[in-house]
Amino acid sequence: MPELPEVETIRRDLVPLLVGRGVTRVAIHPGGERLAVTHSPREMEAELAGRRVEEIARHGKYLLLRLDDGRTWVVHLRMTGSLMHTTDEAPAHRFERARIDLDDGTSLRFNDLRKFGTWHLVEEERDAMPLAGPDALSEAFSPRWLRERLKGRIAPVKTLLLDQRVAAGVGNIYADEALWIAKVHPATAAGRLGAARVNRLHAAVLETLHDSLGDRGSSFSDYRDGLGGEGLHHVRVHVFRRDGQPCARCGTTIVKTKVGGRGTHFCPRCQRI
DNA sequence: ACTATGCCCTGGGTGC
DNA sequence: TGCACCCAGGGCATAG
Repeated sequence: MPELPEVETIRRDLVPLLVGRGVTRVAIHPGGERLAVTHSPREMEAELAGRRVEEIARHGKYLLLRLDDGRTWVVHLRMTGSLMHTTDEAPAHRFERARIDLDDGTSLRFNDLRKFGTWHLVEEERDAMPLAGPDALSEAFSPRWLRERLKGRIAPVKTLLLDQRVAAGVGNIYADEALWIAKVHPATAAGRLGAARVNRLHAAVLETLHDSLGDRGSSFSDYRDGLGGEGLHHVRVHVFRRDGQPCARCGTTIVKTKVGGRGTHFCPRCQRI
């Protein structure tokens, strides 16, 4: 499940391999029909062929490939998608849904077990991610912004951390990690948190995202970087999928519950409502 | 305006 | 060994 650190790692991997390169051919395979949101599969293939990638940016979990015709190819990997650079001849992965051939004889493969991934080809990037709030690593995601978004809300604080309008790029792994770092119970009604605790939570979000980025992300299951490699951060997490194991701070057994319908891991001693 | 639920999709794990 | 069932969850649509 690629979240901000994973998508940013892919972006950094792909920049030197893709920027300035031309797309010679795109093939969306049978079974990948739902991938192209803004166009039919055949239209998407035709529109992308012949374009040149000028820049690769990111907003939250969206990859933004800016093209030479002024449009942006917006890629979202959802839970199981990956985008990896390889040679032209490399055999297709079991779950390859599309391939993009480049003008230097290399190719990009879009693999996606569960077929939730999306491609938009748009003039205006906002149209592909209309609900996205500030990127969690941008200045716009400030302590004040977070305080304003949580103020008066009775929803669990974790639910709001996962809301991309609040902090684009935070997903289930880093929401749990940030809450542990800040010593906040995930089910706390968001509006009941005082300014000091929200500020602490804001700092914890940045800390966990930067930590993971330094490890090239977490590979709990399907995540692979832009070259097909795994991240390293999953062995360094504090709570995510560590239920039954001791808390690194106090030794209490980490528990797993559901908050807002999502699997949630926390330390019942360090994180109290 | 906010909150809760369901949908999409398929492999892996569990229990009988 | 085989089979039915549940779980994983990002983003969006819909209902309350």
